[in-house]
Amino acid sequence: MNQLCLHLLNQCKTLKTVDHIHACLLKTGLFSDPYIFGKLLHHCSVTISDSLDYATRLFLHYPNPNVFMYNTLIRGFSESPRPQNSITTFIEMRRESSLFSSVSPYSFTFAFLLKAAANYGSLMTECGRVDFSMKVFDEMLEPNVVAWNAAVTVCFRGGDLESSERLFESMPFKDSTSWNLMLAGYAKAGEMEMVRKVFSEMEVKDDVSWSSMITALTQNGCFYEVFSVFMDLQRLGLRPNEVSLTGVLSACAQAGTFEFGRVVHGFVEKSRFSWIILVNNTLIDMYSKCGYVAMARLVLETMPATKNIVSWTSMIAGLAMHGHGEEVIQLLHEMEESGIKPDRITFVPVLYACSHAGLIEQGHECFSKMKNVYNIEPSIEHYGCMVDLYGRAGDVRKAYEFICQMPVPPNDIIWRTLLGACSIHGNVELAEQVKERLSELCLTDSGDYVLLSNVYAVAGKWNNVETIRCGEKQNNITKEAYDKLREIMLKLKVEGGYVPEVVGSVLHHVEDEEKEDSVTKHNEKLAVAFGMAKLCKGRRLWYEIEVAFTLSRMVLAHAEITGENIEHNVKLNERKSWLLNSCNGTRLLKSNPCRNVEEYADDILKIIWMLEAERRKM
DNA sequence: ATAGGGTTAG
Repeated sequence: MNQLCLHLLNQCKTLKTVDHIHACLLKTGLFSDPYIFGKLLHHCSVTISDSLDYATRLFLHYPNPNVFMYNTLIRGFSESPRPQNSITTFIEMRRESSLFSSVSPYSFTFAFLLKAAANYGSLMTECGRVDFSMKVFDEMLEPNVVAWNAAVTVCFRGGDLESSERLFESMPFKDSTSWNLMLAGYAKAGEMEMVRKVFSEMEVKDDVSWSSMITALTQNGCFYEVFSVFMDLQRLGLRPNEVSLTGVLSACAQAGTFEFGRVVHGFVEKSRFSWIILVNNTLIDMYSKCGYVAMARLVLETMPATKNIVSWTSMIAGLAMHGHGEEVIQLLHEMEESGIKPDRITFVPVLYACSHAGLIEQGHECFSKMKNVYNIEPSIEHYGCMVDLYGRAGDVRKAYEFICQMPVPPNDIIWRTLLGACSIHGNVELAEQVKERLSELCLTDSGDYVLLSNVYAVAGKWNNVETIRCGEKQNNITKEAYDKLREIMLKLKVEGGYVPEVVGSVLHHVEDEEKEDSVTKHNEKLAVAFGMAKLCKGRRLWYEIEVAFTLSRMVLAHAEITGENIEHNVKLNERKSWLLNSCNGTRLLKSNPCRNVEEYADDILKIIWMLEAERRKM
């Protein structure tokens, strides 16, 4: 009878059927059996959704609930909208449990309380969370390894690295989880030397260890190490799990190593992982960022897993970064029709696409739809897109007014967007104002000088251009890149008759080489130049690998030149994939599967040229 | 007797 009831209970998927079993248990008298009741309570508070109230009522009517029952309810509350109830239940439990046996009930309780504290969010500060959790931990008589691990996690989450280390050292016993969470903790803190140390000192590496290591390296930008660890894993005959695959694909996306990503995709296709949504979503992102937006689309359309908001948003972002504005709008509609509501993240690439494709009306519509239909409060990024929308369309005044009425204070990115618009449309007066605002924020970078000098160049104010150029700080790396750039430009001019044109109207005024020089210093060109200067000459490599490596170098080179953070790198990454995917560019690179670096470099130059031509059209 | 801690995309 016991077994039958338990079996039936396990089959229950809704509150209604559970109620049926409840009645059955009452009739047979099994209801008072603590084991059976515990199972019933667990089912209502953990397994079935929306039945926590029911579980609470059951609990309140049960005389002398045992530790398991308390823990079960605490767990139920920890993942409910009111995690505070976990704490109050715990306080209740502690009052009662003093009567209980010597067995510490807290080893299980602790983990649930930790979850409750973590889900407390805005109601409890980070500090309060740590204090509370550690108080509970200290109360435990003989914490087991799980409790120790949870305590270490608490310290890491509170940002207290030293306490984590201290706890880890004083643990009477460590299991692989203990090591894994140290690795992840160091990774989150950016302590890569410690991450490597922990990984090498681990005696037993389970699949979480491997995937944590891969994730750690990916999150800290050590992409080539990701690939080598991934290959080590396979060399040892181990199977990667979905987290490792996601990490590797994310590294491919960020480093632009399409070649590696494609191999991983092949593996995914032939495995059970193609049913995992996480992996599919990362594939979409990888293909988009590597410039293969059609491949990304193919993944979206053929994935066996059910598409979620991330799948749609990744695809929209992919289309957006390649300038396919109309398709972005269309995909947004498809997404809405499929019953998935776009969120604040979705609208960033949507608005970005509108501004870049010049879809003024649609951009406007989307912005108000976001606010009025979906009740999403615009963030600084959304506002930034709108500034770009007006600015790019030539209405720099409107963009400026828009900034002034924003409910959030404008940051450097907003001002730089406007400065960019001024440089396209040649508004010297406003550009100088904006430059002033940037200086007030103390966030100017070398790119701002380039933009401002472009504004002057557009207006034909060559003396100002010169002043800025001289004031610009140049280190050895930038100098190296500038030298190479000069060489490239010369080559383009001599061999291709290329005249650098940044903006339409300037060109009439471009007369001598010096002036030309000052309007051609765009970051991505500098990065390409730097990457090429560093290329080992005369090597013969398969063209796609070469493309990938060079483009990755561009990202690194860009970071080295400007000392900028990863956000800028990602932006460069987007531009780079756009460059690669530009129809002519792709055809050019694919026309000759094998060539030496010198020839290949020529093609890069041609692509820069085409990129420039695209710019002119905008 | 029942459960718990560690890696996870846009």
